[in-house]
Amino acid sequence: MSCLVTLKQKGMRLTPQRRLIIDLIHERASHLTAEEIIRHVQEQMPGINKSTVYRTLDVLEKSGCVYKSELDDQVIYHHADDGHHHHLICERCGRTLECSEDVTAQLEKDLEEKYGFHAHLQHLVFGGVCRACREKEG
Amino acid sequence: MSCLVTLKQKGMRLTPQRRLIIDLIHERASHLTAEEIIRHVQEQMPGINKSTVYRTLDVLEKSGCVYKSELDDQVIYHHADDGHHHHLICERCGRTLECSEDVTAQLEKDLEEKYGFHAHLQHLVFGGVCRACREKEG
DNA sequence: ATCGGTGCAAATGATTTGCATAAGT
DNA sequence: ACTTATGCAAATCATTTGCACCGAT
Repeated sequence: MSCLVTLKQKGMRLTPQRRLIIDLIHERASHLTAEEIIRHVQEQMPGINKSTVYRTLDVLEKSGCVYKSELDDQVIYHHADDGHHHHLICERCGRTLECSEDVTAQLEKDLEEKYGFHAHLQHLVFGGVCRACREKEG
Repeated sequence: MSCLVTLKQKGMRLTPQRRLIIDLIHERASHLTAEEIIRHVQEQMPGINKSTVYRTLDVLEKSGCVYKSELDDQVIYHHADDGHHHHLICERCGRTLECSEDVTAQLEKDLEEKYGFHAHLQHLVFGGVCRACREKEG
């Protein structure tokens, strides 16, 4: 929850709306879409406006408190507290797995050595099929 | 250019509009955005409509002739002729490097072994900074 | 008291869709 | 001829913006 500090340091204000959005993102282990955030947040605070949510997500992303990623045409948000990691989204059941950033260490090194490319590999999102679904459906 | 065959096999028609779009995508080593495709194609054939371009790209993607990927909020298209590979997009100069799919072999294996996740790692797009830009600007 | 934040409503902009017509097979 | 593709215009839909007011510091 270091974002509260981060925001203050930058002279930004901690409004009830922002608290709510920050809390929601933190209590979710997995990611959320903007739409989901808007819906959940409006349940808690009926008057809250979409624009406020979008603006807050933007602020949080820009201050590094939240990651914004995308897979296919989905844009998703996730808190950035526990350092870098990646997401695995199952294309069959839609469930999400978090995975350690270690898995891309070799890739990062290879891109550097073979292509001279310094890749930014934080919070990637990979599509695929999870174990459970493969066991079920082959 | 196997897409011509692929289309016919599926009973789809080979119109001048489609030829033009297919040609354009093939003559580009790097990727193109929908907007770029629309612009270039309209230079060659002034009457051609956006919808036609979007519909064609969709058809080509669904028949596996073209890859659609995204980085940040950009959606990009690339022909699929020479098998799988990935893209490296430099966040400073905007240039694109293609890279072999080998670089993700280990990642694929790790995701499988450590997480039981069968990832689909075709034509990924990674952001970062290319060698030239790093030499220039540190 | 300031200056950043919010709500509202309207604007944007890329992509999609319905439909009548055109054209590939 | 038959059926898919195209052009056009309108619809969608998520996200953004301008502005007057509100409220955290």
